[in-house]
Amino acid sequence: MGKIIRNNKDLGEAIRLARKTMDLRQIDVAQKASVRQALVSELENGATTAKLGTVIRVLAALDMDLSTVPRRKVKFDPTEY
Amino acid sequence: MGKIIRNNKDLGEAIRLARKTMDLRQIDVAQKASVRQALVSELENGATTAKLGTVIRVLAALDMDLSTVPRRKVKFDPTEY
DNA sequence: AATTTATATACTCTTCATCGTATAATGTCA
DNA sequence: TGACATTATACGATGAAGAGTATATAAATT
Repeated sequence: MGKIIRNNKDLGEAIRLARKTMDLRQIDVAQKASVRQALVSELENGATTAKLGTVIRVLAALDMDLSTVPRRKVKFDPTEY
Repeated sequence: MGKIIRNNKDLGEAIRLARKTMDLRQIDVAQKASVRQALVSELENGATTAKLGTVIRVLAALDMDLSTVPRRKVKFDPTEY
């Protein structure tokens, strides 16, 4: 389903992918989220560690939510089968 | 599954619930996440808008991850049936 | 009730995210 | 190639997050 976010790089990838998928420009996302185009660029390139509120607003502009999920250390646990 | 985080209050609830479930004190979580006990308190009470990095570290201390999820505006869509 | 333990609040200081703005770099297309 | 659109980078200013530390409540235990 969603993408696990453990660092700025993960976040940047998620944002860029969603934006491209929706065929939007950085300026479009920026305006929707009330931030600068420059900031969207920085976020996508993992160049800044954003504030939670900012992340939430940018993701919302891309029709995404942030969610907590139980941590999974392994991708596949054979004992489950 | 996880809990949608759209504001500080959502985050605070998620953190406190997870901490109680694991039977930990704020100081325990704080040390694991390398933050002050005071900050954990503030987060749980939604009294501060944290930085993403901080949120990730605190959630990790509680065996949780942050994830992006497609936004669902409605809980139940009758046209799906 | 008194003592210990846990949580909440307070205050100054430092660091850093974001702004506004401008411009450089890169990409796109006629 | 040239014009236009998009993205990346720069820089000073500002505001807010988090630290350290201390203390005030509140909760629990004896």
